Amino acid sequence: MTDTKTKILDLAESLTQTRGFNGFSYIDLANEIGIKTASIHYHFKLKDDLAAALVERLREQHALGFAAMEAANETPEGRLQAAIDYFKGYLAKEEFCMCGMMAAELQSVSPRVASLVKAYFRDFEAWLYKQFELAGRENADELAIGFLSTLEGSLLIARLTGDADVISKALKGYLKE
Amino acid sequence: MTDTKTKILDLAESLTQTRGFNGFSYIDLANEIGIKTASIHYHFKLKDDLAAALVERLREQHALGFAAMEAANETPEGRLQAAIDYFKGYLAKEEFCMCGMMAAELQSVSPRVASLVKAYFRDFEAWLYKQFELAGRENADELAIGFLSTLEGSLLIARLTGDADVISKALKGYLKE
DNA sequence: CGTCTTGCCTATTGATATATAGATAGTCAT
DNA sequence: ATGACTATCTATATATCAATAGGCAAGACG
Repeated sequence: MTDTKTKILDLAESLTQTRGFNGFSYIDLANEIGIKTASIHYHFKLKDDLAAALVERLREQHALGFAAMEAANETPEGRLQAAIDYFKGYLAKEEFCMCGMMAAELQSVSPRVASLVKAYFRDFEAWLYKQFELAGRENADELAIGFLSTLEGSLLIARLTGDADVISKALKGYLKE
Repeated sequence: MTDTKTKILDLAESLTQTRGFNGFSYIDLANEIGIKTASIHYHFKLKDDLAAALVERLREQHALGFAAMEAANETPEGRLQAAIDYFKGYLAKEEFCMCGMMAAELQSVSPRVASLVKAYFRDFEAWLYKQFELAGRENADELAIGFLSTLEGSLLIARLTGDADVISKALKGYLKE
């Protein structure tokens, strides 16, 4: 059995990905998990604390995920494809990228959370840059920022239209030189 | 003087672009405009009616905007650049694309609004496809979906980091063959 | 044993949300 | 100028929000 705190984080993450961080309440979490809202306040005193914990946890998971993608794939191209497949996993659950969502809702989150979200994207971009460098591609800088932008944007549109091919089509140019 | 209904739409649009559609209330609108919340209910009985009106209005504005971009620019490349500049206008006001925002918050909007947002992106993609076709580019299909995805994603990240160059860098590959 | 901590509970607060009802003043057409 | 419509108001209903206070049981640890 996963503990209550993890259940709260898991559900809050999923709801942020589908409705946005302002699109759910402690009552939604409590009802679904089968506890009371006050119990959520025990674990996360303020809703902002929950937001910060969500982004921090995802950053840690990504740091592990990046290392795992490098271990599991010989080539940079294979690793980039693994990142694409990871985002397609969101699509399968009709979820957007959680940090992309918070980036969209930027002016409604605290400065503290905003800076954590920035750090998430900084990490992601740095990892992509490294892969394009390893692949010997020129302008790894532009390729990394383009790949990241297209990944976020194509997930947004693919989820809206329900068409998984959108992601592959939008990113095709980045995988073959 | 702009009428009250237009003031409501203008402010609601801007707030949706910065905080998300769930990130503001009728009270925010009323206080800023200097009316009472009940007056907003007179114009838009349900908040969902406001959402629908926002998307419908933006779609109409875009239809006019697309025609204007074609009239003002000889080449398809010039028109695509005009579309990029249009999105950079959002960035200057620290706003995201309103329909991109609603697409992110997808599961919290009504089916009616979701289908209007889909129509917005269908229109946009069709116009981009036409420009890539006119430019004689192969795979206009993939270019249109890639361009649109990258436009949305790069605006999201540029606004987060405050770096306007992100948009230019991410889209560079689409303007030169 | 007894004290402290953890994790959850019941109960409630104060603020805020969307939405409705009913009144009022101004506008406009016939 | 009578009647219908527009636009706004006050007031209130109803619901929900995040957040707090205080208590209780189970286990950890001296």
